[in-house]
Amino acid sequence: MTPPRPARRPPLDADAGAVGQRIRALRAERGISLSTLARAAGVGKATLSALENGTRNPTLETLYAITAQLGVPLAAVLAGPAATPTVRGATVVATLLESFTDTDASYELYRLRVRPGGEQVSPAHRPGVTEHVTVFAGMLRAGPLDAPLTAAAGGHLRWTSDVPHGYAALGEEEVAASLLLRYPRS
Amino acid sequence: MTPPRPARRPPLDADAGAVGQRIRALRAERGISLSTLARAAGVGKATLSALENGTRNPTLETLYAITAQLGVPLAAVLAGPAATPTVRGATVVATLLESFTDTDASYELYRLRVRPGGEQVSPAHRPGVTEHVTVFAGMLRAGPLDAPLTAAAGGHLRWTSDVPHGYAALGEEEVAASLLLRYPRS
DNA sequence: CGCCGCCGTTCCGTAAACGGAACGATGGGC
DNA sequence: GCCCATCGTTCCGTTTACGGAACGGCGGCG
Repeated sequence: MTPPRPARRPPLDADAGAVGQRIRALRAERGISLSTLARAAGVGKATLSALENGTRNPTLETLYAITAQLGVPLAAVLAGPAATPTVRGATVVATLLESFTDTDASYELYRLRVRPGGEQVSPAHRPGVTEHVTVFAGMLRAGPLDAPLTAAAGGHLRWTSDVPHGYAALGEEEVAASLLLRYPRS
Repeated sequence: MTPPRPARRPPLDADAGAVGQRIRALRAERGISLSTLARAAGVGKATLSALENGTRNPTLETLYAITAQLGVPLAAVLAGPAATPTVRGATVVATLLESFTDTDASYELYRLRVRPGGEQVSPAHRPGVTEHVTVFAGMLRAGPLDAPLTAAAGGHLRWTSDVPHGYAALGEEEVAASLLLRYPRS
C-alpha cells in the first residue's frame, strides 16, 4: 500500500499569496524597497522576496517582524477585513466601518465602491434620513433618481434619502468613497 | 574561532506564547482534546502541543489549519484586540479607519473625536493636501486658523491644509466626525 | 486486578523556512 | 562612456517546524 497521506498544498497557497500581495502593497505605499524593508525588519531578502511572491509559508515570527516594521497590526495582512459586515450588490459594495448613536440620531459610516457600467438603486428610507458621500477616486453620480448629483475625487454630496435613490460610476474608473448615513431618532 | 554568533530571539517569544495560550483556551472552551483537534486540523499532535506551550514558532499554514478547525478567524488568536493606529492629542483623538491609494492621490479616513473646551492646532501639510470633515454629533469649528469654518451634526467642512489649522468643539458636547485627508501624488 | 483506550509530552528523521551571498538588471553621478 | 550603488531574484548550507511513533500517566471496565 502507498502511504496514506502524500500531502497536498494547493488550497492554502491562495491565502499565502494574498498575504504576500498585501505586504507588497503596504511596502509600495511607503515607497521603500524590498532590500530596505528586509534589512529593517531583520529578515533575509530571500525570505521577504519569496513571501511577497507567495512561494513560502512564513512563520509567525517572520510575519511579525515585517508587519511591525510596516507599522501595521499583524491582522492587517491576514485574510481580508473578513469579519466586517458588507452589503454587496451588482455594482456597489458597501462595508460598514463604524456605527454610532447619540441623542439625536444614529449614524453608519460605510466605505463604498461603485463599479463602472451600471446603476444601483436603493429604495426610500424613512423620512429625515440623510446621506453624505465623500468621493476618494473616480466620478460618482448619486442621489434621488429624479435629481441626481455628481462629484469627482475630493467632492462631497448630500441628499435626503426618503425617496428612491441610486449610485453610478461615471467613466471607466471604479469609484471609491465614504458614505455616512444619518438616521434621526424616531 | 566560533562563527560570529549572529542572532538570538528573546523578544518575540512572549507573543508566541500568548498565541498558544489563546489556542489552548479556545480548545478548552469547546471541550475537545489536543489529540482530537490535531487530528481534525490535520496537524501533528507534537506540533499542536509545542504550539500551545509556546515552544515553537508556527507557520501561517499551521495556524490557519488550527483556527479554521476552531471556527475562528486567524486574527482571533494573534496579539491582543486590534491595535489600530491612533493619533492622540489633548482635545482630539483620531483613529485611522482606512487608507487608500490610487493613481492621483492617497487618502486616509479617520474617525475624529473632539473634546469640548480646547483647541488643537495642526501644522501645515504639504501643498495640495485637503481635509474633508463630516460631523456626526456636536458642533465643530475647524479649518485654517485665520478663517475657521463651522458645522453642526450632518454638516460638512472642507479646506486646504497647507497652512496651520485647528479643531475645536463649540458648546458642551463632544464632537464626533469623520475626517478624510487627501494627499496628492508627490 | 490486568487490560485497554485515550490523554498530553517527548523523540526523531524529513521537509522546508531561514539568512547570507552571488547574480543580472537598472539608474544615476562623474 | 565607465563605475558604483541599489534594485529584486536565485542559489545554497544551516536551522527548525513538521508529522509519525513511542512514551508514561490516568480512568473505566470486565
